[in-house]
Amino acid sequence: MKLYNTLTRKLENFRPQDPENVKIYTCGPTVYSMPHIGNYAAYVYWDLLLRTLEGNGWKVNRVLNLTDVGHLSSDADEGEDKLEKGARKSGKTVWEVAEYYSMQFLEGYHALNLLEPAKIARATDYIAADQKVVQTLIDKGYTYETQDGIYYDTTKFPAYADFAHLDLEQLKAGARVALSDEKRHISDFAIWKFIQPGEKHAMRWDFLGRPGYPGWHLECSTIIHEELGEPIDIHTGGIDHIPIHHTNEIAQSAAAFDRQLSRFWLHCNFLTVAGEKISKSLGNTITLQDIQDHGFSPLDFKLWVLQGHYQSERDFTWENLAAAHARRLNWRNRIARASQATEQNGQNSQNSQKAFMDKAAETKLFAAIFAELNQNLNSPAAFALIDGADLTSLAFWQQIDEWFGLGLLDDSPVPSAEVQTLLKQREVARAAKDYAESDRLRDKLAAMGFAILDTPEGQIWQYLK
RNA sequence: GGCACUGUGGCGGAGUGGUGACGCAGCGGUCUGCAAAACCGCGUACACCGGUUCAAUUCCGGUCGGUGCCUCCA
Repeated sequence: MKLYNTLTRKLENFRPQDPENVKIYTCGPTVYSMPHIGNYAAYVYWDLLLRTLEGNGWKVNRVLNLTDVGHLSSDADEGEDKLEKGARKSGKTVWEVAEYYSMQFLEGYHALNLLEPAKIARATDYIAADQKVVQTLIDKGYTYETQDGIYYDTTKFPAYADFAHLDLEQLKAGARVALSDEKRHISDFAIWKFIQPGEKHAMRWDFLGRPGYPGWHLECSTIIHEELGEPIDIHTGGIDHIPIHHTNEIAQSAAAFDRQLSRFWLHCNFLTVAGEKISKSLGNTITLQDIQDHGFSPLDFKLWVLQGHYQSERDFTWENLAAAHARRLNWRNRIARASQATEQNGQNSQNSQKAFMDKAAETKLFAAIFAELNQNLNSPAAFALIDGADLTSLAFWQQIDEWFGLGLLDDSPVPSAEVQTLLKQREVARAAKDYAESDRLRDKLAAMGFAILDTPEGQIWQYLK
């Protein structure tokens, strides 16, 4: 299996350290607002990663974190912690806000048919462990204290700039945030924040004799240490995390535990909506609910995501989603044909017109599709192979569902008894050349979501949506 | 200012140093009571300028454009 490793900026052959298990950590969302499609795109890509790893026969041990501690406490967003802000707006406590959006996030997660992580780790469950890491870093001399927190001194970690290819001098020149009097270097970051007198911050823990809360980057290092142990095999995240968050994670873990944090780093690119960055201020955040309100399935969105490559920028438009929907409908109708052919073959095995693709060819096709996934998760190329196939068996689609989690079989139910009866009646009417009746029944079935097609081999049905 | 990503036909989107992946949309045909589906056929796409090469969309250099990050963010 080949994966693009941000660490080396190369396509590398992947193998887990333990020949049977893969340790993965995925940076999860900050649960302070409704998750949007940009957030979910990342988890769709990582879902494909997990399914491909499993397809290779490895057992995947994956931890996903939920950042349920708000962190921003300066400038930009009105100087308010995002969770605190959400709480103030909704009249709920920060804990309730975190819980509510965690649930929202997980609900969407299920709607997208994404594999459950082995462990979902909430940042607030790791405060004591965070404090231990902070103490270790203090003891090892990697930190300095200011009046607002404990800072990591990035000059103590010489490899700091390596991961993201940072140019610290240039960074300083164009930085948007002024260096505070107490922060010594532009790249230094807080690993623990003190709550200032008068500052409202409901989430607080006593440490070093004062109330405070962990710095944002810390939780990932801590959770990985507690749940998986360094080095893990793969660390995933969004491309935006490379220069700051992941760089800081690496620095913390290396300093605290003297071990490499992760062997592989995978980063997915961003989504734009109609050419623009997704942001609240532009008012272009689209949620899974919006997608359903437009008459699409979350799984249409999933297919749309997988039509592109995780390292490419993607632009979401409703027109593009409609194209993905059409493709998914076509696949479901191929399943409909396969199940009807299976049924007919059962009744009349001589019916050669219903011939499926031969078994050997199908096996070969499986291998070719999976080979694309093993080539740095090239799902678009895999999809092209699926499109090009002839009449494939139901077992084929089962395998496709396993690899992509598109719920194709689940969304392709056999028609109800009522529909079956109408189908039969329509077939009889048409055979008797009673076109008025057969057209009436065809319209009726259309209203119920089924299309009737008269093929040279007889009447068949398809899904209309 | 720095770093990263990126520029393929109407819309998307793979890939490759030398026969125009694939999806959606469109056009024509076969079939058909009608319709639809299916099948067959149809588009002279690789930002621009140089270079390397027998041959470049594919490699190298430059130009121009787009996007993201550098404050939390997938």
